[in-house]
Amino acid sequence: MTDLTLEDVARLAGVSRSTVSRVVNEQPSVRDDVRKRVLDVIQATGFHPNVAARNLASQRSWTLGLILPHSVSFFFTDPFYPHLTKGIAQACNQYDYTFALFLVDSKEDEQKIFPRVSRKGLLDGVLVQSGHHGDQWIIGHLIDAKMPIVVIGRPFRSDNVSYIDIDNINAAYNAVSHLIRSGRKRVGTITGPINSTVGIDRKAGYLKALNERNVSIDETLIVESDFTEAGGYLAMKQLLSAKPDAVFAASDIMAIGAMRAAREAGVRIPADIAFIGFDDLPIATLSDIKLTTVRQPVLQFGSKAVEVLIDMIENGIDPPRHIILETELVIRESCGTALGK
Amino acid sequence: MTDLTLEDVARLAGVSRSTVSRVVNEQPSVRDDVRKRVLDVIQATGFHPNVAARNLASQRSWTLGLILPHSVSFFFTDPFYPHLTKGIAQACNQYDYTFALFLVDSKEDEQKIFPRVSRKGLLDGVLVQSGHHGDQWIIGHLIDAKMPIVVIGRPFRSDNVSYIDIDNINAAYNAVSHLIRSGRKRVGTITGPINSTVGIDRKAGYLKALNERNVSIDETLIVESDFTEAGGYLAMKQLLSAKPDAVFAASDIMAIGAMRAAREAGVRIPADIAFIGFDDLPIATLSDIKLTTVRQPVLQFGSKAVEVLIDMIENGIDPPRHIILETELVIRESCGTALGK
DNA sequence: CTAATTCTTGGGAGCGCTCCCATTATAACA
DNA sequence: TGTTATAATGGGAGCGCTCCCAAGAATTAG
Repeated sequence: MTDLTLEDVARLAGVSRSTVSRVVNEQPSVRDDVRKRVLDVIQATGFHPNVAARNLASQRSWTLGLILPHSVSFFFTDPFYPHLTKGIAQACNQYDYTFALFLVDSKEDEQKIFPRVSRKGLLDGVLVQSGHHGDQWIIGHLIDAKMPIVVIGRPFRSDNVSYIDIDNINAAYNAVSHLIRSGRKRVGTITGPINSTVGIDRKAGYLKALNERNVSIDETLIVESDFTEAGGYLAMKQLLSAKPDAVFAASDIMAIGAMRAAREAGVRIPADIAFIGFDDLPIATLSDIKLTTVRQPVLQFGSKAVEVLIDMIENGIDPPRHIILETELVIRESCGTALGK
Repeated sequence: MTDLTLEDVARLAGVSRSTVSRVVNEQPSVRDDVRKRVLDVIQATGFHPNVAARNLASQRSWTLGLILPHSVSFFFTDPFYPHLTKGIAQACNQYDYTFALFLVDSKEDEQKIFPRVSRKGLLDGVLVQSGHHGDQWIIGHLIDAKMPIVVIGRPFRSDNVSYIDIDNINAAYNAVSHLIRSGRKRVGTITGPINSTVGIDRKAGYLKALNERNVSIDETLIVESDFTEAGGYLAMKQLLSAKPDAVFAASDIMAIGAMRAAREAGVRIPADIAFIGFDDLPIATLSDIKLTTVRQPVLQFGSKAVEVLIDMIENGIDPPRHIILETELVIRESCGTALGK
């Protein structure tokens, strides 16, 4: 029960250190009876190989890092991040990797994170949740350092880096098209920050849908916000004066805030204004009026990202992998076209 | 820029490996000019000591683990967990420890987690967010293995384990007392699961407040729930038939759900029914009616827990430390006694 | 100016694994 | 039954640090 080494186990089982190592690492070339003898000793003694020693000798840490740059504030207000984190943690457990989480608190800490995560022997690879201009710095450094890296979301410069994302433009396009098809004439949008790829792309999808149906663009129907509930609320207050009859919000949580503002203004949902959100997190179904929204596979994001990253670690980082997951428009009450209602 | 070792840096600086090690580890006994020479080489080469080698030689991993047992479902629906996680991550950054997250998904995984986290050389200490009967197993094993451990929340057997918690009984007592003092006659409660210390203690505080003011206990005014929004909603539907004029919910998110049920039933808040929640997470201020709630210092939970854990790692695990943080009743609109309203 | 003390520095001996190569046991084949 | 191919095993040489002890340099005291 105390601190045994491979060598101790070897002695107890009457074999060599190497053989025990083979058994522990499930290598085939060990005779069955010998394997059993070793396994019995391991079982009886409760031996666990020392991780630090294995890491040093194998030059691998079996640890994956997730970096959440400056977006910490979002970590709270938007349930997207816990979901993402869970997906990653599950996948790491499954593949027997340790999962290390790095939250970058402030702009200043942004500089400290690179030395931290790039220390040799600490991480085999990193996941970066990104999509903001400011994240380029750390991503660039990581790439230069030849660290296997998978970006979750679309990075600003995407040519030489692997990433996993959804087609935000088309997803938004489909949502807004649905609103127009169902007869809405003045469709507004609450966008994410325009320094983020998500903010840009979802807005682009909105514009594309309008253009394609020859609806003229009214700038007063477009309000930029920040992915928070409070932000959605404020954006909606502003939007109300433009008299929209539908609003596409770039996240569920902003849609929730926007609907709160609409309710306060005495507007009927969906009769007077229809709403569509984005994410399909549990919160979408918890308001009085269930939210129509674009479902993105958040858990899959995490697990897929881990799989890609492990592949890069084991098979080399080139060529960069680009993976696009599917989205789906989930129609509920808030857009006024729910079935059977 | 390539993989340098201490020895390489030593050669470049014209000193010995040991001296470089001293400089890197900020030990005092190095002459200033020598230190500067070494620092310059480190600067110029971008040298980082290899973590795996340091871990093996020092028998320390400088890594802290957070175990979230089976409570994964809560991780999502209750924003408490992301907040807690953030507090811990921040503190780990500050003290230059790596933060590893272990989410236990299912009951079956509960058995796998102990071998994982107790591997030698992986973690210097662990934090366990606990308060459920089922968690005793892993906590007991960790203690037996002499792993430094700090429980966040009150464990069921608390004599020989360090923990950090709030005084749930008194916090609930104060909240319910406030409702009674302000004239409410039929105060109900939505409790957490009664297999959790949090569920038990907050209910005990509710009962204590009633007893102390000679209010007789009406079992129909007490409904057990599960810390989810949906759970709070259902509990409130049940509670409504008991005609309460106030409800103390054991979490903000359950209070939100309960208020939703009340609104649907056409009840005025706070005129007909007052509500008090527990946590004071951002969500408390985002509903139409701002929630009166018991504030607990979630971020501090994390940072304090990390500090205690590091103290145990460096100074020994005995004696067990027990830390109780302060709470505060934050009065807003939902209890009908907000000032200046 | 020498002896005693303190400050710096260097190098050996691990830490507990993995990986490679040499050796021996076993199986396959003629 | 001998020969060759193949499977199974053992042990040496690291991986890149830390820690300890001894030796040398610098400082202080007598």
